[in-house]
This record gives sequence, C-alpha cells and structure tokens, in this order.
Amino acid sequence: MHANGHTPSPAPSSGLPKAYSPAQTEPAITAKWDGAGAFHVDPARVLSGEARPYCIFIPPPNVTAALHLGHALNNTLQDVLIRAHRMMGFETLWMPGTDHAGIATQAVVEKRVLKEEGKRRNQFTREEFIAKIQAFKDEYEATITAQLKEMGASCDWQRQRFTMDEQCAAAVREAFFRLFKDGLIDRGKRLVNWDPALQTAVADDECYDEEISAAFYYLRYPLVHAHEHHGKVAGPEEDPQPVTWSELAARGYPGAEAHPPEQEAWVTVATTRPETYLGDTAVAINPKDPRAKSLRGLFIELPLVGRIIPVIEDDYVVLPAAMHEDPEEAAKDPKAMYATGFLKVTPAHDPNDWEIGVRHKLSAINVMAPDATISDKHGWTDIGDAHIFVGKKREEARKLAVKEFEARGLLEGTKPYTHSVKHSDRSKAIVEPYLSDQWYVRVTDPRMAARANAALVAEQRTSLPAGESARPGSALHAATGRPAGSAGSPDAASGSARVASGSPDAASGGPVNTSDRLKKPAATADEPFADRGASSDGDAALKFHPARYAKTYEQWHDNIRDWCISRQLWWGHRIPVWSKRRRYDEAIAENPLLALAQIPAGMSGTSDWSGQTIKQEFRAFVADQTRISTDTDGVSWLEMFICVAPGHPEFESKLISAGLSQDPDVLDTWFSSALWPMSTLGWPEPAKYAGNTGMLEAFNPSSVLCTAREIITLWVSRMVMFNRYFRSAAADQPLGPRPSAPGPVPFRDVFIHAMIQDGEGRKMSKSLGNGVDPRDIIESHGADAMRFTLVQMTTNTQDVRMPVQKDSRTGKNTSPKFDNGRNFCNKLWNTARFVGERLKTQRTANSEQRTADPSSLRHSVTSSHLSLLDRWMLSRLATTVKSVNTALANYEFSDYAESMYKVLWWDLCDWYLEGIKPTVETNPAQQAVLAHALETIVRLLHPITPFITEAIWEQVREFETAPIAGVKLSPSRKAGLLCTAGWPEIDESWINPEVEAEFEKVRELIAAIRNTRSARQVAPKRKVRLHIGADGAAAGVLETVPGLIETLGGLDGISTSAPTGAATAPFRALGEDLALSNIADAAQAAAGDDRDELTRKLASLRKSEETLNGRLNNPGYIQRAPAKLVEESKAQLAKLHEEIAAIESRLK
RNA sequence: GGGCGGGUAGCUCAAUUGGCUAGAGCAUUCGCUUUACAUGCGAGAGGUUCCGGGUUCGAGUCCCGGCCUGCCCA
Repeated sequence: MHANGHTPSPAPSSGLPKAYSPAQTEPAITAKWDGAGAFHVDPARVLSGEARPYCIFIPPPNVTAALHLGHALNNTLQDVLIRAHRMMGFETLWMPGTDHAGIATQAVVEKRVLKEEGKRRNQFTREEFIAKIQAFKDEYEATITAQLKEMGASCDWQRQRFTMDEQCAAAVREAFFRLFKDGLIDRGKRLVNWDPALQTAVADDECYDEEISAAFYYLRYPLVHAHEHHGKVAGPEEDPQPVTWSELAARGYPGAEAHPPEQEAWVTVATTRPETYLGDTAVAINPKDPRAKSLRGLFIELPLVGRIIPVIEDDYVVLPAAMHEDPEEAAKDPKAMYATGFLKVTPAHDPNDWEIGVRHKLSAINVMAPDATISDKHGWTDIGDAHIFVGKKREEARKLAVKEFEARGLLEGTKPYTHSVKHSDRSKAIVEPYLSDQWYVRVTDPRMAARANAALVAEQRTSLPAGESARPGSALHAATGRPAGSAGSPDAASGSARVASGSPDAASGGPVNTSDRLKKPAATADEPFADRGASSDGDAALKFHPARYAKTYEQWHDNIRDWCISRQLWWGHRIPVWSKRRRYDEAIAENPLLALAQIPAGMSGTSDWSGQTIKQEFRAFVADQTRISTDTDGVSWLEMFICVAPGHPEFESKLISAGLSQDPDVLDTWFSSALWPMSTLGWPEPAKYAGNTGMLEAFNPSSVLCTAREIITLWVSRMVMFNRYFRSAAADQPLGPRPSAPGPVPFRDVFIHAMIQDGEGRKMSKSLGNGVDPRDIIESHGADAMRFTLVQMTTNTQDVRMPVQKDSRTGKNTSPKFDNGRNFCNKLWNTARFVGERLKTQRTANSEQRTADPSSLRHSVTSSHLSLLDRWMLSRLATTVKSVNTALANYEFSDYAESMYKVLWWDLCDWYLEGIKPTVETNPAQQAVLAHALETIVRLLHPITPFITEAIWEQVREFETAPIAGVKLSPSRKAGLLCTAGWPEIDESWINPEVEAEFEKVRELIAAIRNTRSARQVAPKRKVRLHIGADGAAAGVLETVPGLIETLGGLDGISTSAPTGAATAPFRALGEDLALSNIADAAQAAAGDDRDELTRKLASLRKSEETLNGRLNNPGYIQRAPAKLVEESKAQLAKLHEEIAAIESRLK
C-alpha cells in the first residue's frame, strides 16, 4: 500500500503516478476551490432571474466534539446534491455553520474545567465561565470547519454562521419577542425532567431509560373522617376522627370483617418512592374496584405530616391482579402483580400523578430543593412532625420514610422490583420530575402545529386537515397584557400550586381569553378565501423522502405538547424577559396595566405615565405579561414580565434600574436551531448584515433538508412551524402586524438518510469503541474513497451496517467497506492515465474552445462514423446520464454510485478500453468517443468524488478531439474548475437498445471462448484459433466488431474450417457449435474436460429445465401470462436444451 | 402501549413494485506480472429469499398468523 511511506513513481509518459495519492492531491485542490471562491453564491443572479436557486442549510454540527462518521455521511450526501446542482447551472448555496448545543457543551466544559482546574461552575462568575465555553467553542468550531473542508464540502464558507453569533442572536431575540407579544410564549409551572446534578430542566431527548434494582414498598395509610372546604383539602383538620374496620364493614367494604372491629382502618399503597409521600395530596382507587364505593367521602391522614388528603376515584389506577376479571391477562401486566389497588398521588413528583392532579384539581406540593434534597423552602409549608426529613437526599429520605412507617406498624411489606427509570444523558443522574416555573412556546396553537401538518404535500397527508385535528393546548399560567374579564381567584402559587395544566377550563378565571384560544382550531378552515390563497405558498409544499417519514412528522404534530424552552444554564441565548414581583392588591387586580405603569414611571423619572401611554410609546419593542399567584401563606403576588425586542439596550438598563431583573435562564438550543433557515440569511433585517441583502428572498424556502430520522421531531418540525409563522406575508416587515396567513416552508424536500451501525447492528458510540473516525479514513484511503463508499451504502433503508475492524498496524478502527471506494478511485485514476497516454498527441493549450467556439472545430462525429463498440459505449454513457439524473432527483444515492461503478469499471474499462486498444491511436472518431466518455464520467462523478475528478479534469480538459453530435459538455464558469463546469448532457437518441443487444452477442461469444479456455486450462498468453461456421450466427457477430473477438478472446485467427488435431475444444455459443483449436502443445493436449465440473453444470441446467418445463406445461400460464413472456420461456427452454445436449456430448 | 423499518450467498446490499435460470461488491477457490491499474485481469464455487398458511397461471414481492431484530414516540 502506498500510504506505507513509499512514493509512487511517476509514469513519465503521462505525468500521472501509477497509483492515485489522495494525500498529495486533496490539499492542493481545496486551495484552488478556496482561491477561486468557487462556492460563493450571489443572490442577485437569482433575483434577476438569471439562475434558479438551489439551497441546502447544513444541519449545524454541535461544537461539543469533532465530526463522526454519521456527520461524514450526512455532509457527503448534501455535498453530492449541492455539487450536482451547481454543475447543472443552479445558483447553489450550501450554508455552513455550527450549533452552540447548550447543555451538551456546557456539560463538556464543566467536566473539563473540573478535571483541569478542579473547579466547579459556581466558582466562576457567569461571564468568566461563558468565556471558557466560548474558547472551547472556538476550538471545536475550527476543528469542525477543517474537517468539512477535508471532506470536500463545498459550502459557501464566507457565509458561515454560528447559532450564537450576533446575526443569529438578533433573530432569536426578534422571534422570542414576536411570540411573546402574540401570546404564544407563556410562563408555566409544570413538571419538568429535572437533572439534580446539573440543576437544570432537561428535555426528553436528553434523557435515557435504564433499569435499576429497586423495591415496591407497601405503606398503610390511616383512614379518617374529614370535611372538604371549597375544594381545599390540604389543610389539616382539627382532630380528625379515625375510621374503624367496623365502620368500613358497615359501609360494605369487602374483607373488613377480618380485622378487629375497633381497630383503626387503613388502605395500603404500593410505591417505589416512599419519600414522596411528603407531597401526597390524594390517594386514588379505580372506580371499578369493589372497595371504591365504601370509601367514598373518606380521607387519609399522612403520618408525621398530618396532612388530610381525600380518597379519589380514577381510571388510571391499576387493579390488583387478584381482582382482575381475566387472571391471565393480569399476569401479563407486572404492575398489576405488584398493585394493591391504592395509589398515592404526588402531583409535584410524578408525571402520571400530575395528570391525576389535573383531573381532580388537586394541589401539587413540591417537597424538594433543586438538588433533590427534601426541603421546606420550595413550596412545602405544612411540615408537621416531618421536619426530620428536611435536608435529606432522596435516597436517605426513602430509607427514613420506610423506617418511620415501620416504627408505627404501617409498613406492610417490601418486594424487590426492577424497573426502568429516566436518567440524564449529561450527568447520568436519575431525573426528578420537578415542579418549576418554565417558559413555554404554545406549539399546540393551530398557528404552529396544525400549520406544520398543512405544509405536507397532499399525497403524504393522512390525518384530518388543519383545524379539525388540532387540539387546544394546555392552560396558560401567565397572563397576557390583554384586559381580562374577572381576575378571579389567584392560582398557581409559587410552591404549592393548584394543578391547572392540561385542563382548558382551569384557566377560565385568569386573564386569558380562553374562548379565543378554543376557537382557533376552526379558524384556519374558516379563513377568508383570500387568506387561503396567500397561504398556498407554504401549504402542501413539503415532501419527505422516503415518504414513510411523513407519518412520523404528522403524528408528532397531532400529539404535540407545549414546548418548554427555558434551560437553567449559562451557555445559550439569555431569555429576553425582565420581571418583578409585587404584592397584589385590589386596585391592581382590577387593572393589571396600572401596575405595569408604575415600573416604567420609576425608571424614566416621569411620574405620570399611564398604562395607555406605555402601550403607545413602547408598543413597537415592548411586550408584557402578568401573572397572579398566591403562596401557601395566603399572600397574593403580581408578577410582571416585560419582553424587549432586539436593539434597545438603553431600555433594558432602565428596566434594571427600575428594579426589574432579567431572567437568568437561557433558551433551549432548538429555539435558535428552529430559526436556522432564516437567521443565517439575515432575518429579520438582512440589510443590516453585510452580504445578506436579497438572501432571504433568494434562498428561503430552500431546496432540501438532509438529516437523520430522530431529527424530524426535534428540528424539522420546529423549523417548519417557525418559518411558516415568522415568514408569513404579513410578518415579513420587521415588527409588522401579527401574521395571519401562514408563510412558506423552510425547505421543500426533507431527505431522511440511514443511520450507520456497526457490523452487529449496534449504534456506533464512544463507549462501545466501535466508531470509525472519518479523519482516519481520509488519511488512509482519501476523502473521495470515503465519500464514494458512503454514497454507495446509502440505500433507502433506515439503517446501514458497516462492519468495523481494527487496523492491526495503526490500531485504529476502519472498515473493509472503504476499500471499495479506494479501489474505485484508483481505477478512475488509471483510466485517466490510459486515456492520457492515448490522446497526448491531441492536446492543445485550451480545449475549452472545443465547445465554446464550434466554428473552430472539425466536423462533429455522428453515428455513421462509429463502430458498434463505439456506439455501444455512447449508448451506455447516455443511459448512465439518464439514470444518474433520475437517481439524484429521487435521492437514490446508492443507485447513483452503482451506475457510475458499472459505467466506469464494467463498460469503459472492461470492455471499451480493452476493445479499442488496437485501433484507437489511428482512429480519430474513436479518440473522440474515448475522450468524451472519460470526460462525461469524470463530470458525472465529480459530486461523489470531487478531489480526484478535479485533479483529473486538469488533464482531461486539455484533450483535443472532434466533438460528438448530441454530447454537450459545457465549459467551466469559474477559474477553469470542474466544480463549476456543466453537467453532461447526452442526447437520448444515443441510447440504442439494438446496439446494446448486438453487443451482448459479442460478449456472449467472448465469454464462451474465455470460459472454454479456462475450463481447458489454456495458458493465458496462448493464442488459440476459433472455428466457426461460414454462415452461422458467430460469423455475423464477428462482422460487427472486426478484430475485437481476436483481441478479447486471445485468438490468433478465425477459421471456417473444422478443427483438426487433439488440442481442440468444442463449445457452444450463439446457438451454434464452435470450437477452439491449438489450445495446448501436443504433450498436454490429452488433458480433457473437467468431468466433475461438467456434471455439476449439467445438474444445474437440468434443474432450470425442470422449472421451465413446469411453467410451460401449466395451461394457466399459456392462457393467462403475457404472450411475450411465454415466448421468452420457450426460447429459454430451447437454449437450455442446446446447452444440455452440448454438455452431454462432451461427457460421452 | 402506539408507530415505522429490517430478516435474500460467509459479510454488506440489489431485485424496475407480481414475470428473465434471484443479482452485485467484499471475502473465498483456481489461473495470471498482461506496457492504464495486483488498489489489477480472467474463470469458478456459493441460495429451503426467517417459519407456517392463503390469493394467483405465476410470490423474495400481495394478504393472514407467528418468530427474530432495530429505531422513533409515549
């Protein structure tokens, strides 16, 4: 292998070394592309109508690490599309950039800082720590950019963006502001996945499930009599009276008689998390449970805490297995096997309990601090005797709770139980469902989710049209600034919140215009006709490839939930909201605007502003929301949230000096990613950033998004929702009126490509050590080899497997698959050497004239100048151009690579080059075909293997031959580089099935000769003689390709006389008995056929004969199958009979 | 639990949507330094298309039921 230190010696005749050396070629080619600005796009060419746009936005890689093989695949496919369309004459933009990847990057840097400096994040100021992350980001951004260039990515590098750079940040500010102003962002107290180690909310996709060994604990909860006051049950009653078993027996409770009549009765709950009992606000039983009826109206007194909570009935509760109608069915549900029929309900610490809480309007009591220790400072006030738990970790508190129940005789038992529990990706800590204030985007609003589905092309839609399928979202907690009917009873206290989420009518008391929201789903369908016309721009415009992924996309939107966008991190876009909390009083309650008025009054020094004035003066860049809440001490608060549009730092400082503070959280990374197709083009003010004028109009919507399937829900959906919302016609002006008609999609096609797995079907990962580093492959095999292999592997399946091997020499992971690509590149290289040697005499200084100035040329080569072999080659080329175009249009990448492999290796190298060797140097027409064949292939291959083709092109374009009619190879548009040369066009009239069929006969004859030679062990160099009939089929075939059979069959001549002597070998081809003679020296001639092989072959042919006979003897087949097929079968059978007879005669 | 894939030669994948004797590449066997290429050339061997039913003249392909396997969403 040449990488082994030895430099291939150049072949003096052609100037090209014998083996292709990517390491010597690739950097120089990259420099040429860079120097020529070959990939820089000019929107003016699009806007003037000079060129059609083609655009892809790169899925911005995270700055957390170098690119892996999945990135290599993703970016190779994009580059293939980009380069092909650039050559096709499109004004082609591939927008590059990177993503700040909030939690991932911060976690990586935190780990690094801890390791290197022994310090934690909180030992730095926010600014100091962000600077460290920034430095890390700069390092990896540079690595990633270098890697993409090494792969040959033809991005418009002058436009490279970062999701947190100034331009993208402005878009994020603007988007947040508009959503806030339009009531699509609100603040809510909900359960989030809380990472107690990192102390931030994490998204579902930042979690993984892992089984842990745990236990079910069976706790006895004492039953008591109590009363409910105005729906409040959390307050302890005075001296609650215990319920005795005899009372229960009287109520008809099954099994109560088994207990001592005067003993205090209990119910037993089963739980894996006993410590959360501190936050229980009910015990639930299934209404179908026979005990349910007798417990109605009874309460529980929680031990130590003393809280009185109701027994409620809810379908969610699993019936115990013993109670199940079908015991076999019950045995299938492990939970039923463990269940007691009673469920402790802890809305603040369990998502299912939260839902029950919503249904039954229970309180949610948070009993934990952000580090998941038990705390009485975060909403829990009725501590009672439970203060012994405060300060304990989750696990310690669990043990203590069990111990305390046991001490009171309330622990009924313990059963070991293994179950899967959510863990945080980044810290590996067990996620705590945690009640906290977060910002949400109301993607459940029909302007978001329903419009995303409406964007699908008609043939990919399966669900109801927009509006009918949309569902109202969960309730708002934050109020908008809109005047409200009645302030109602304040809800959602800061810690002990009344659960309201998920229930639309729960918000009816608040200042939210609920009816307006509920009407919205239908509004889309009821929109005026004109509006629908305007929306046609984006409706039915989005298409998935492969189509099956449209379903994933659609179902996601049908079931979408509001999107939590706040993250308790430092690395990210800081939420542009300033807030202040004030004591609530009656006057303010009547008019929240008045309260708001007092804030800017203080900060500006002007004391007489009214709410109305604020609205007018700052309407353009200030939006506000208020929220009313009551804490457990009964104190009501009014919170004011003010969002400021970008570009008003002076106003922000005024807010600060007026006592407001900016939200410490940052936005979910996907918020900025969702804006990527807009922010990178300068939205909302392209003119403000150099070079962006016209970009938005020219390149949004883009052509296609290339990504992996898990990204459909994470990113594709959000880009579609945001693009359609923010780019609606009404919203295109900065700070314009609230958009009504939906806008365009961010991309017309979504191509979902496969995921690369290892040979065992596992994901490639660091922990498994089964990953392949693209840098290693580029180093050992070259970027083109890697790209070819990746393209070749990309079928429309969901996974592709890449067997991974450890290179014994380097110790690095590699895959034998990449040898395919390397060998292919080498084949191309040597093809070019061959052609270069044959055509060197035809070179001129500049062959571009050849197509640019037809008058300077000799006559065009047409079909009549060409032999069968030449016409066959042109037919193959024309067919290839056609099939490559089809493959590209359908994102069938492996088909593209396969077409190129076949036309280069099989057609051009194995047959055409071998066939023309004796004649090409004296046949100008053939030289023209040869030159055009190579150049067509080089051009068609450029998108897959850009480096080697660009290198070869430097020689190819020097060839001077006659043009060929109907073959168009347009010159380069920039700096004589192949990457901007024209895509090959070959007139389809060159596709000639008769020629190909004729050539098939030639190949059959040659194959038969070679087969016979091999079977008779004829020395490869030995020339033999072919004997044919004077008027047989072989004679006809020979006429069509003078000299070719001799060359490729190793013949020294052809005779029409019968063979003589022992050294002859009869064979059959083209339906004729033929023979080779002179196959061996007299001494060796005795060696005959290999009888074993002939016998084997005969058996195989007999089997085929049987199949065909069976088919033709079936009357149904003769009657019903197409006549053409029947004829073919008959012909096949006849041919089979011939072959069988021939072999039988040899076996005699 | 819901949804979507996959199961074809030792390995990785095709098979024009129901129609050639199920094909390639790699690996393997035999032969070959042949003036483009040994990263090569020529010739072979290798298949119960996961299993069981059904529809059809005809099933790898369509339908039903299993088994195995992967992913996504809850």
